[in-house]
Amino acid sequence: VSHSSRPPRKISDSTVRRLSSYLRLLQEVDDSTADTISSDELARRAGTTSAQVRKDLSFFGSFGKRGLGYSIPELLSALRAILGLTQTWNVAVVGAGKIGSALISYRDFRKRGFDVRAVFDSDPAKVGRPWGSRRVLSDEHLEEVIRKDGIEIVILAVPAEAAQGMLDRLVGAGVKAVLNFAPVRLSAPEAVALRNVDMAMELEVLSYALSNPSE
Amino acid sequence: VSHSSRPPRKISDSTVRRLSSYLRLLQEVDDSTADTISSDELARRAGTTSAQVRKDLSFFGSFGKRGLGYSIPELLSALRAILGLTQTWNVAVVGAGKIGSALISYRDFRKRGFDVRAVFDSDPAKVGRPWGSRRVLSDEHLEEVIRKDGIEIVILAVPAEAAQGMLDRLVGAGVKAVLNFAPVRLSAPEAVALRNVDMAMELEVLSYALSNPSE
DNA sequence: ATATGTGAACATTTTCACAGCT
DNA sequence: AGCTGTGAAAATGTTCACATAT
Repeated sequence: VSHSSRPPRKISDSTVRRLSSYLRLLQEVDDSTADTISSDELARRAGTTSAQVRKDLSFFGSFGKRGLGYSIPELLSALRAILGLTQTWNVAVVGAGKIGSALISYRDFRKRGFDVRAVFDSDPAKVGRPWGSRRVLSDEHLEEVIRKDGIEIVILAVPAEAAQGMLDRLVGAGVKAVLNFAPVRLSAPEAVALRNVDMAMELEVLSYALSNPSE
Repeated sequence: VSHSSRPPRKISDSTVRRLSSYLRLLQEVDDSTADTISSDELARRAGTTSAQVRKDLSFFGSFGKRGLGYSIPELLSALRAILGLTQTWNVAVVGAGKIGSALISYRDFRKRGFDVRAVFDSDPAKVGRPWGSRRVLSDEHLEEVIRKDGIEIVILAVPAEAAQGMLDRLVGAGVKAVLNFAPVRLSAPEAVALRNVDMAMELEVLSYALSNPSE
């Protein structure tokens, strides 16, 4: 009995991240081996505890069968529904520098339901450059293309100085979700989902760990 | 009166990340404007609260002056000491694909005390390729170069299937800190600091947010 | 007057432990 | 017997509020 993806309270970030990792793990499971998986097994693979797995899922419904575990296909589709992955999302990359260019062709994105449909840059030297069967667009056309192509998520990979200005334009154009790679704190309206990937910060956390062993 | 960087208890990940963000913000502050900064001002810029700033710092010592705030140069050097950034760390990038290549020349790394000294790949087509004044090395020489160059931190940017095998080699060669970009859960001994950057997961968190507005 | 440092209160997240299905 | 779903307990993280110092 599974009441698929009921509207929940307020779900923590860490829960959502774990749900994403459960989904990835299940997609990798050799489904010829078993049709079903226990919270214990899933926890082992995800590096967490079985109670955590069950609690995370319980916020959204009852997807398992007592005494048996979770049907892998059912859990897969439940997780996809929860995470909003029953649709393909239209993505644009803004900034065709080193990192932006690397992300454009990141195969994992498409594989997991994110379709990069446009790439923008403000540098005339980069505008017109081919990628796949398309070309890098001038950011003059940002608002227009975002509307025309129905861009829902933007990967922001511009220099730190340009990031806030560009974010403001994106918000103005109606973008509701941004993944920012620039090492600055950005501000956006409440209604806009904004996440940051800060690689220098990650290295600094490693530096801290190296400097303070065994803690 | 500042008892610089006393050895602390167990510091949470979020505290370390905030300390890193305080450091970055202070480095950007125009120090001609003011010599001193309050927890309130720092919090405003970091997107947190003044109590949080003071608590984070208090785990390591007393760096401020009551009634005045924190001396910017003193707080800068305290944060650098806490985060282990008084030294330059020797970094290697393993995997010279799109993402690895983008990271090699990420200017922020060097600016913040991380020196990329070697790049490895297992693909003969990539080995020998120039980057800066150096060349991509074959991973045959991994262990040897790691020891010779004193590599302390590795940025792992190989395909998911190769990541665990490569991590095992890195650990064998004595590497104690790894930043993993492959979308797999890796396992390493306790003593090894391992962090993951999973861009598809970040997009899935955005997908969740888009699908569940205003929560 | 102003702003830190911190114990205590509060909030959130994780773990425990067990009743309830299959 | 086996494994889920979930309240209750424990642990962890954040905010309050104020004594303390300049």
